[in-house]
Parts: sequence; C-alpha cells; structure tokens
Amino acid sequence: MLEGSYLAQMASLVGDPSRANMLAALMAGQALTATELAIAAGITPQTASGHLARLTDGKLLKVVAQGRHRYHRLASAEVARMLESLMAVAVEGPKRHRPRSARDDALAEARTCYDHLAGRLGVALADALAARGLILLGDEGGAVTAAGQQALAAFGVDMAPGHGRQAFCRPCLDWSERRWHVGGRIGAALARRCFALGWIERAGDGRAVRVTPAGEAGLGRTFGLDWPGRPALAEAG
Amino acid sequence: MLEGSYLAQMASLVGDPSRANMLAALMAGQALTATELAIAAGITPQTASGHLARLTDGKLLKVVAQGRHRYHRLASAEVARMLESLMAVAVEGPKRHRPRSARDDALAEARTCYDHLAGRLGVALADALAARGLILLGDEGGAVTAAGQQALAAFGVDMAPGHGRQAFCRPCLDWSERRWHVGGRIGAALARRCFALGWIERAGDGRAVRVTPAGEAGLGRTFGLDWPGRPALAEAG
DNA sequence: AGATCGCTTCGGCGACGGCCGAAACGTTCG
DNA sequence: CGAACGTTTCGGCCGTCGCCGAAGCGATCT
Repeated sequence: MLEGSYLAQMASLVGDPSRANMLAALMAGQALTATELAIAAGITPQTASGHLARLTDGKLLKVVAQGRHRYHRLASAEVARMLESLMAVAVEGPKRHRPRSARDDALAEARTCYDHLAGRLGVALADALAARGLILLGDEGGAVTAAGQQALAAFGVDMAPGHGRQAFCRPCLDWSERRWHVGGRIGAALARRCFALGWIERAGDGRAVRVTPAGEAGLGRTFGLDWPGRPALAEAG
Repeated sequence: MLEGSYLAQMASLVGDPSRANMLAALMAGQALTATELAIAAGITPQTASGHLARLTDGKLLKVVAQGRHRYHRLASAEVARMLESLMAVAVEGPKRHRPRSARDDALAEARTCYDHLAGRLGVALADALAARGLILLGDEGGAVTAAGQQALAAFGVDMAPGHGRQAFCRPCLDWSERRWHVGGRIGAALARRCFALGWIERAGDGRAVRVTPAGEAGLGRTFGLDWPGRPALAEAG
C-alpha cells in the first residue's frame, strides 16, 4: 500500500499533459528556460512555473540559475530511462489514430534520446556496429567486443571503464522502431563524438537530428553504415 | 507535443493511487481477481472494476476469465520494467518521512520483482554469483560467463539462448537496496528454479518471500551465499 | 430453480488540481 | 534610475475524475 503511493506520486507527476510535454522537450538532453518550456507545453509562463517547481521538488529536474534565466534539465539519466520506458509501453497502448506529422516523421528518422542516438539512425548504427562485430546486442543486454574496444577508442570514443569491470552498452528500446539501439555510456560517447566531428547536427530546436554529407561519408567509411540507404528496395529484385 | 500526450496518457494511468496500488500488488507476478485487487487498493469492487477496465484498455494488464472470476496480470515484462523504473526514481524523490512498517521490512529483505528475486536477497544472490565468477555485473549491463553457463545449466536453469547470441542477464535497479540484481530471462529462470526446489516460498499474500532451511543450505552449497548472514558484524573485529 | 457470488454499468456527489489574470520580486539594460 | 524582461506567488474559476450506492448480468452451488 505504501509502494503504490510512491508509484502514484511519481507517475502523476509525469501524468499531466503540460508537464509531460515539458519532459518530452527536455528529452533532447539540453537545458531549457522556463519560458521555453512554457511554449513547448502550450501554456503561460506562470502556469509553467508551478509545474516546474513540482517537477524539481520531485527530483525529476535540476535547475541552474543564470542571470535572470533559470535553466532546467532532466535530473539524471535514470529519469530519462524512466521516461523512455514509459514511452515504450505507451506506443503499444490503445491503437488510436496517430496523425503523423512531418515533425513526427523527422523524429522517427533520427533523434537524440537524452544523450544518445535513436530513431531509424540509432537502430541502423547499432546494426552496423553489430554487423562489424564491434558490439553484441541481445534481447536483454549488450556488450562491446575486444575489436569494438579498439575500433571505438580509435574513433575517439572514451572507452575508459567506469566502475564496471566490462564495457557494456546498455540497449535502449526504441519506441518508433521497436528495436534496440545503443544507449548507456558508450551510446552517449558515440553521439558526442559524432556531434563533435560535425557528422550530425540538430535539425530545428527539438530532438530531431540530421546527418551531414560529411557524416554520411564518415559513417559509411568508419562503420559501414549506408545512410540514408533503404536497402530493402534495391536488393529485393 | 504529440510525444508528450502519449507520455501523459500512460503516466496518468499509473498515477492514480488506487490503480498504482493494484499495479504494485501485481508486481508479485501473480494473477489476481478484481475483488482481490479492490481489497489491495482499499476501494470497493465497482470502483476497482472501472480502474481495471482502463488499465486493460491501456495495455497494462491482461485478463483471463475463468468461471466467474476474472484474473488480471501485468501485460508483459516490459510493463514490469516500466513500473520498476518509476519506483527507482520515486524512492529518491522528496525525502518525506517513511514510516517503516514490518511489512515494508519484509519486502526490503526478500521479495519478487515481477518474475525474479529482489531485495536484500536478490542483491546478495547477484553478489554471490559475481563473486564466483558466474556472472559479470556492470553499471549498465550484465553477462553470464562460460563457467556460469555451465553452473546454471547444472543447477537446472534453462540456459537455451533465445534470439540473442549471448546469454545476458539484465540488471534491475533495486529500489530498496539501490544496487543491481539479476533480472531478465536468467533472473526469472533462477527464481523459478528456487521456488521449484522449495528453497524459497511466498511469505503472506504479497510479494515478500522467505528462504526455507533447505534454501539456506542449498544456496550456501551451490552459490556460496551466506543467508541470512550479515557478515559485517562478525568479521569486523 | 432459487440463492449466492463475482463482476460490471449507471448516476450523482464531491474534491482535487490545472488554468489564467493580476501583481510582486529580482535581474539586466538603456 | 526607470523600463523591460524572466520568473514566481496569489486568488478564483472551472472541468475532470475518483468515489460509492443501487441495480443488472452471468456463472456457480445446493
């Protein structure tokens, strides 16, 4: 009975549409101001302020004041994982009509999931890494192989083992593709490196990203990733 | 904006205290009737009925009618994972007073987490397996070693690899211990086998479990697990 | 067949909570 | 120093949703 009240308290915090929209916006991994979040949620700043206070009190958000702005971000990767797991269950919920917008299509194509890559791009990258024997992906976990350790380190990803004995790559269930992609420390470092190399860049102000021409070449050369290839069509004949 | 509405819809489903209590009760992994769930949530059957209909519609629950009873259970392991991730974030939320009841203590000691073992017992078992080199546990994942494959198979756990190439053991963040324990297919099979051997049994009608004398001996012999040992006290001098 | 039980549907009550307008506070800029 | 801006607090309105009593439906038991 006590467990349930914790559960309810946390879930109801996320369960309000306005707050959920703010959290979804923060899934991009960036810090946003109160007003930006108000716009994202479609409410007035004073309403947003109340919501943000509650989210912060509930340890879902961290705030850092900078001048007259207050920047809000998700409190931890664990919060991001929680939101992602909610999404994963939510998408197979009531099969109500899903009005696909251009914005949603862009998100499904390539986006960030807090700190790593997701969408069709994220899944394709995971597949390419697995195909080259750099990582192993299973239903319940993932690991970096010896060859992968070497290749990723050479690529510029910091492979320093954390507290864990082994380099694992946490799989993250993609809600649009319904398939695993690379999350965890490795996924985050991989995404950071791709941004740093200019291989990918943010498209618009949300979570959507775009692969640059340099990225297409680089991803192909380095990981054998054919982007934006949709090989099924060409190879079917 | 659309993502947020999915999130909100799913979270608000969990966010009601009565529904959350039912879901918490179902985290035991057993199927319960509507009336049992009503009692667990402290509401009348007719109110529970409405809630259960909504949870089922939202694909959180599966129902199977048997005579004049209707048995409800969590729809999937994914739902259980979602609830567990909510709990993991919830416990470090607002540090409000936590009235520890005997019931809660029993849960923290040893309980099931949908289909595997959690609590102090679950963590201790994971530690014992890791200490013997049967599994590897990291911050972001876990794997069964070659020795572990053999030992677990000998113990009677079905180690047939599923779709994945490798035997992973999904780690599950324990909300009472704040440490990893063994979940996933391996964790579930391990728990099933322990129940079958009579090493553990359900204590009461909830999620709490108890280690039998046979279990204490067996767990010690097989996995080197000293239960209910609290070694820090004896070995400190 | 009648009684009992488990579950669901309906209707109305009551309360919690989200929303905004107005206004106050602190910071930054001219 | 005054104006503009970002943010927060307060107050009141209103819709939503959870709750239960009463009643209906189907299955089971005697």
